Amino acid sequence: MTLLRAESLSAGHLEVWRMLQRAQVRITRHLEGELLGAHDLPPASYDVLAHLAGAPGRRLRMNDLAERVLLSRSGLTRLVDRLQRDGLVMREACADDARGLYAVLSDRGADRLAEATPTYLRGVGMFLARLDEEDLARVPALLAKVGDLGSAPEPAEQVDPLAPGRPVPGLSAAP
Amino acid sequence: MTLLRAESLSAGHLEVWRMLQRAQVRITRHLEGELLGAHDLPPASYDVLAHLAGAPGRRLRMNDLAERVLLSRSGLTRLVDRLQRDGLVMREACADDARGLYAVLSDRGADRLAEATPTYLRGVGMFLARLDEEDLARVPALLAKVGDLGSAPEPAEQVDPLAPGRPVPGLSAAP
DNA sequence: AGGACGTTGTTGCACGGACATCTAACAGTG
DNA sequence: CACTGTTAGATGTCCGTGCAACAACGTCCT
Repeated sequence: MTLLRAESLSAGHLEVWRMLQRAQVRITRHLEGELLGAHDLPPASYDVLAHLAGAPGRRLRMNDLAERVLLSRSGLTRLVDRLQRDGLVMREACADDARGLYAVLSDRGADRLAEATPTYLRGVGMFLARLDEEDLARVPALLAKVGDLGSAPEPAEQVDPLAPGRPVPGLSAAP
Repeated sequence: MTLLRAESLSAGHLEVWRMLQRAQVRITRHLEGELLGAHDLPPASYDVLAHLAGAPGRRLRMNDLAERVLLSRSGLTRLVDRLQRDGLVMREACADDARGLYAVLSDRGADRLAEATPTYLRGVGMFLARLDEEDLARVPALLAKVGDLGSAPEPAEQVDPLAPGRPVPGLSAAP
């Protein structure tokens, strides 16, 4: 019995997954340090401000915003609470839907965003600058394959879970 | 004045960063649901068990382990507390270093890992199966560029932070 | 020996996020 | 119109994580 049974899930896939985690965590950590240190602004807050700034009328429905910044609705509620407390955003009622709320970027919020953006870009660039033009052409297509659909193409054939004494799938062994 | 001043940090880089975040979050969320639902095992715990299983003697120093599973030492301390409470790992003193501790995979831990591994692989595969052989050959090199070194190749030239009324760098605009 | 300094692992603390639950407001039905 | 179901946000509560501080040990130097 082979360790890997089909092409559907090779060691390569797991390798990619591990690297993806590492990359994301490292960039996030670095970015958090920089943003927090230089502007007292957590990355999640930056994301909110940035998305608002990019939205028409500098406003977004809470629900929309939550989806875009990859946060639960409750999580966004608290986050916007903080941002509102600091005067970076405000909440405004929605005309056509009485239960709807807009999170609106304030002028102070826009200023803070403008201040922090160079730091943000520098932080991201520190890692991603190594990608050349050619890479930039390829990667989005790849990541789109990975991140866009959670639906199963096929049930993905199994792998022999643990051969005794053998390294576990999903890991580079330490021999 | 152009929006992007140098090639060092283009909109493409930010696009990649966004997609990287999305991919990682989506996979993680899905995986967490599956692992938790089917085996009552958080992803972080799975990671620890898997790394231990792949290590010689099924054991790893706490510090080593923390680095590998991308956790702070304190975070790992608590996590191993839980795993030990559930009998999945045990702590053993280190012979040659009196302050060292090994986290050791127990038999129960190995069993749980074996049970959960198919779920884990299926969960990852559900997203990554879309990558073909050719992709698998390319991606690791790309992610290595991104995730391996946090040191700056160069200070990464700046970007014009915010043109008024324009979408913020780092975002796909909503026109 | 004996200190200065770094390392290893644990703890107090606070923060941030998710889940479940709640209320208010829509939308559709009889 | 009441009746049912769904959606938008806000809260109570719990849990996991990181940071700073700490104790114990190791290392190196003089």
